[in-house]
Amino acid sequence: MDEQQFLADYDKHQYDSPLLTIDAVLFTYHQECLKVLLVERSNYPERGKWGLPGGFVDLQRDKTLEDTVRRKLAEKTGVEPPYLEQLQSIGNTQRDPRGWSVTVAYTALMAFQSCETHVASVADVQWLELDRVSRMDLAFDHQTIIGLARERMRQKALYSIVPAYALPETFTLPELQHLHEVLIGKPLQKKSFRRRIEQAELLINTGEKRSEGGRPATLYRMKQTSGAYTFVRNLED
Amino acid sequence: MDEQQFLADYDKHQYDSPLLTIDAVLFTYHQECLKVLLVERSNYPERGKWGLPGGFVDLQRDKTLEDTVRRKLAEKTGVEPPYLEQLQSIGNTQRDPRGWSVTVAYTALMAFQSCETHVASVADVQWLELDRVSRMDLAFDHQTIIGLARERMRQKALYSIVPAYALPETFTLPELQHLHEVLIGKPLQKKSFRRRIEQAELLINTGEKRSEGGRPATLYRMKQTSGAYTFVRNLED
DNA sequence: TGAAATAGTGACCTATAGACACTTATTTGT
DNA sequence: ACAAATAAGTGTCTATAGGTCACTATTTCA
Repeated sequence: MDEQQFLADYDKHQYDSPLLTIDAVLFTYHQECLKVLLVERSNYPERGKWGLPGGFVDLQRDKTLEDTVRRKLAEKTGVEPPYLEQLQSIGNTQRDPRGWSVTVAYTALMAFQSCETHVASVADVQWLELDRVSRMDLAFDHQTIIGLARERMRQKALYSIVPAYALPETFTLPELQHLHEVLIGKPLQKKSFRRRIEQAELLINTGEKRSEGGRPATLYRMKQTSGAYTFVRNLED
Repeated sequence: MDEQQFLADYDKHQYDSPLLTIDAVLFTYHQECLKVLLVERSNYPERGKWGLPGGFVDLQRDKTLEDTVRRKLAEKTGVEPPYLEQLQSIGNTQRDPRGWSVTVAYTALMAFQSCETHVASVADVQWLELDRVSRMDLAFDHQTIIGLARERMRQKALYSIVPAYALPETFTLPELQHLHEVLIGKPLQKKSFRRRIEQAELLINTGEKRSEGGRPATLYRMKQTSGAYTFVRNLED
């Protein structure tokens, strides 16, 4: 095959490619419960249904897939999330009524407060409680994707402190523990939890305290050592 | 936006999508070393270089991304691999000279023997020793992808017996241990290794033995309990 | 037949996580 | 002002998993 032939085939191939999108499952923790950011679809297909923030790669503006996700999330929340991780790609003929379609799904975490006003100002974007979401009829296979993201975060809660990215900049250990308990779905031993956190050496004692009707809890901040957020095992996890 | 408008936009979007491919890092273990299946590219771009098996989704034949990978691997090896796992998607403007391009990469494992004759009969397909491969100039970012796949397998070797899929149907524990040692890059304690294997209860003693100039080793077979291949922690890992 | 080679086990030691009672520091109620 | 309630944080015992290494077992080969 010569170069000319290749170029002809290349155009053909590109035209026959599956539809490619990205989707993001953005979690946060607010008022003792896990929430996920959803968008009411204004376009066909699935118009009117709620779905994950996401969309097409902008070939001019985006240099990487992560750029696309960050751009899409910034459009909806006003800021870029402090934690972003690729989850999985899903591609088949069934997930989209238009036929063959591939999505690269991401999981992201951010503090509720850091986008509260922006989200409140936009009508079609909302934080929804995860338990309620699981009973909703979402667009495409977004329910499945949220399930995958949740399971991934459950694993993170067992062996890392990644979930802390869903909290505000400073937070207490009882707060973080409760978030982990919500993710894992069962109570944790206070002592064991704190031992793990301590050994990981990823939190900094801010010196400040916060009281809630009992002994005040110490406020911590994450040591931002680019990516060293897992305890024992890395892998993505 | 009405449905007609959408359809117009849809075509536009599809045309402007990044080029989408799949790639597979297929490992095996033969003669005490790790090997990876590579293909000599017969087409532009990167014609003449060696690269990972993979290619475009066939919108007619494939129903899922996994179908695409299985089809591509079967074309090169004659059989479908017993272990296949999605690794990661990589998409940016740099990885392909043609511009924006996305690949969904998979990791696969299979026994050397199960495709030995097929591979030997095809000129442009070859098992190459991993250490040699790392010094080769491969097509696109395939060197990076192989690195990611290798690291993933290293993690698997620490906490699972997934690497056993790179061995023939029956194998001995010393054999499996050596494979794990090659993946991890350092020797393992015989006793600890065997304890883990035993506790996992994923291997069946075939009753047969195989001798190699000493006490004969027991031959084992994998219990194929769809996906229950990890020890303690699941998730990918 | 005994030495070398390889497979497999016994037994002790250490590190880590679970369990849970205890101490500490604050708020609330009288 | 002081006791009770409430929530944070610690001390310590126990269970379990994994590291270490010497020992036993079964084969081949000279």
